[in-house]
Amino acid sequence: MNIHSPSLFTKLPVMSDKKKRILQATEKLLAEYGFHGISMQMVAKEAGVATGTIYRYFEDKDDLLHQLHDHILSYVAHKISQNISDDMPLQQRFRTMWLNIWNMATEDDAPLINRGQFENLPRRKCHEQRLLEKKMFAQVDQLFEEGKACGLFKELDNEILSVLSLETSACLARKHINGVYKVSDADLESAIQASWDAILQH
Amino acid sequence: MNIHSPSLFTKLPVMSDKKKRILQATEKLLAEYGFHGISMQMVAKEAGVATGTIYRYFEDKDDLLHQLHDHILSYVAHKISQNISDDMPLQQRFRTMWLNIWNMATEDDAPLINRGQFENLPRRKCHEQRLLEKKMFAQVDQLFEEGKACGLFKELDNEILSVLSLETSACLARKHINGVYKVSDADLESAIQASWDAILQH
Amino acid sequence: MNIHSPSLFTKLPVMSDKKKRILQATEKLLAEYGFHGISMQMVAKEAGVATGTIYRYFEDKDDLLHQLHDHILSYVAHKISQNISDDMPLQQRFRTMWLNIWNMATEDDAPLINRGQFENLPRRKCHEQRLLEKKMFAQVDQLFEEGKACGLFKELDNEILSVLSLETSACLARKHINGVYKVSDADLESAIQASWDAILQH
Amino acid sequence: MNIHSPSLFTKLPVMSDKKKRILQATEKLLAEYGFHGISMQMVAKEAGVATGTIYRYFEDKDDLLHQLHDHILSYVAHKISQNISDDMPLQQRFRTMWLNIWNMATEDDAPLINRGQFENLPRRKCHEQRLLEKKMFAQVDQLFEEGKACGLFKELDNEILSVLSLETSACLARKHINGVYKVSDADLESAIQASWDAILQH
DNA sequence: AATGAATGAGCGTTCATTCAT
DNA sequence: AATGAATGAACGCTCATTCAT
Repeated sequence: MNIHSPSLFTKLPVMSDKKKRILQATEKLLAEYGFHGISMQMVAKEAGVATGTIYRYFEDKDDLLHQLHDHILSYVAHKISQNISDDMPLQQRFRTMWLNIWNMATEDDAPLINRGQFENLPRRKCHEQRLLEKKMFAQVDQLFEEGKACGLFKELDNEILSVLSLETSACLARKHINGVYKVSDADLESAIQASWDAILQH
Repeated sequence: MNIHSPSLFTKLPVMSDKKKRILQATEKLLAEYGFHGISMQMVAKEAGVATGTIYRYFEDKDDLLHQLHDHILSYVAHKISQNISDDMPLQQRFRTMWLNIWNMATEDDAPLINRGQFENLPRRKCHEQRLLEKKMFAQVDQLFEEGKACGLFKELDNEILSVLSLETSACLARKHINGVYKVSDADLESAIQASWDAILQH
Repeated sequence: MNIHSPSLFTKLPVMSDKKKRILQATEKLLAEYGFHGISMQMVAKEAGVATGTIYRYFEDKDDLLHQLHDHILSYVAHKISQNISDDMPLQQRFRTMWLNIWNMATEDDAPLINRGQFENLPRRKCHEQRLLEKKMFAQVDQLFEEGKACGLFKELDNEILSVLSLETSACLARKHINGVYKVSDADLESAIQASWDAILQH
Repeated sequence: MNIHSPSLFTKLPVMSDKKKRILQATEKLLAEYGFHGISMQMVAKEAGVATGTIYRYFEDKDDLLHQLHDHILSYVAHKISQNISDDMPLQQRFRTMWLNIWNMATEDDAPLINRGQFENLPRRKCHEQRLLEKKMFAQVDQLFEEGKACGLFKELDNEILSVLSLETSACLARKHINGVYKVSDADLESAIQASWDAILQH
């Protein structure tokens, strides 16, 4: 199998230009002003459309935020799977994913996730949503399945393995960004190793 | 040293009845409707006081949320340190703390923490705040320090050790409560062991 | 030079219908309830628009009152200069202005000035504002300058001459309207003569 | 007859200490923060009494302001009549009154009048109020009556004479204080003379 | 399809007034 | 008589949503 391609984004070209601009504007404003600080008027202005136009593409504000959540989620899934191929050794794949998460949360081009605003976005609770997420993070699932199959990983559900190892990356990045605690490069390596230790069969 | 006593709450009896009711109402509503869904009028109604009364005890909405944050934080610190004494073996202390977090997040009397709304409460960024938090989680720090001193734990900052091991408990509990993934008793034991593995010197 | 034309009002036709209605409503309510008795809701209701609509045309309540002040000021300047031409004898010009003020304050279509609420409207203190006022009352200034030039009037600053002679008209009108004292036609003639005496070189 | 004595204030000693403190506090705050900026709570705090206490002495806020109006009015009447005795020549009496008004409005000890806040105080419109005012300004009336009796002044009602001559002092002082126009000492003398000219039989 | 003026319910907050103590 | 905590209506203002164009 090859390096993961952004197939999740194939729906994007179908998306009208205006709709994309609205979503991007929302993301930018959310990162800049936080959840409280944005209004539909602001989004419209930033996107360069009329207020009413937003309602052609989104049912209401909640829907806009829902769709932004999905939009970002697919971006995240894409980013996590970057530079991963099936023939890489398990630990290297793990390390790459861990750093993908760290970099994404730490870099400037994903300002929303940095600020912890993403978690606050209203999520649809429905079943399809869960299935979608499952599909998006197929690469992660595959990693865990393979690790368990060869007796390397603990025999736990992927959800739990994910919390034990990868969630740590996001959690640490959040603290790093918030300024709560500055993580050095050496810290980073140790944290990756420790996350690996957590899921390893000892 | 003895079992941790709820000394952090000695200020609570001094707190006026009304103020406590307002804080509790806010917590409940926050859990129910989330950060963006509550208004001062709702809080007042839920607390059974007049709108203006809130402003007798809190400067403004931000102050109310700040104080709620502090209030919950001290509750959390208290809960985490429950049933911990210095002469318990390290692993037992760790296990107890891990479960303290799990139970707290899982039980009904701490509805806010369950929903992950707590993290998003506005925090005061000042230095004193950080010191206070440090003091509150003294038991956690002591555990990590002792573990490192006897060569049992990895030589990492307590903040990182905390993310690697205890944060896992909260994260898992959140998913459990949200219905994202149901954690069985066996899962729980495995997760505790895995969290322990994460910080252990291998 | 010809009779003063209402050139100051050329901007009015440009003004949106809603904005004009809001200003008129504000003026009416100000006259009826005074400065402290009006709310934005009342203005909206009186103007027949929604509350939010006011904020489309005015930044905030202060801005509304400022603009009303300017609006009325230009109306006053216009009214004062009515039926004045440069070739009229000085005393006739004075008499006309004096009566212009009296009539304006006494008639029904300028309810605000009647009640002395106008003076208390918040004013912008900036320099441009002062220049604007100067320009608006050019006719008044010209009268005083000519009077001084030909040795008829006392050698005093126009501001003082204005207080001594024309302010009297406004002051008397205010008392007349307030019912404090009813001014007869004979009184009026005497008052005009006395105002004239005040600035005359004796 | 002797120098005017503060007979109008004989009711003051009867006034309770608390009531006086409340009135003084109100005056001070009115001068400092203007009409908009004071609340009953502020008045109570400034006066050093409980909020509820105000309502023992004043029916409501309107009543407090009414009574303050009366209080200040009697102060003004007292000030105007200062240093006036019946045997002084008319013009000297006039000049003294004119300057009494000017000084009062210009000095620091009557901060309220300076700011034009006094005029805005709600006034009772009733007949008794008018009689009271009449009585308070007896000295002014007497001046005008004597002037008319000896053929010196124009045969006009005292109200009109007052507007023509003394009101000028207040009006000028207002502009002086507001910074609209700075009045020099020479201006002052000229203005007094002009005010005198206004009411004089020519 | 797109606009943006208009809407009005609802926000956070204030404050004149009351009343149990 | 005096207190001050409590009240809740009303404030200035915002903003998600609608609809005539």
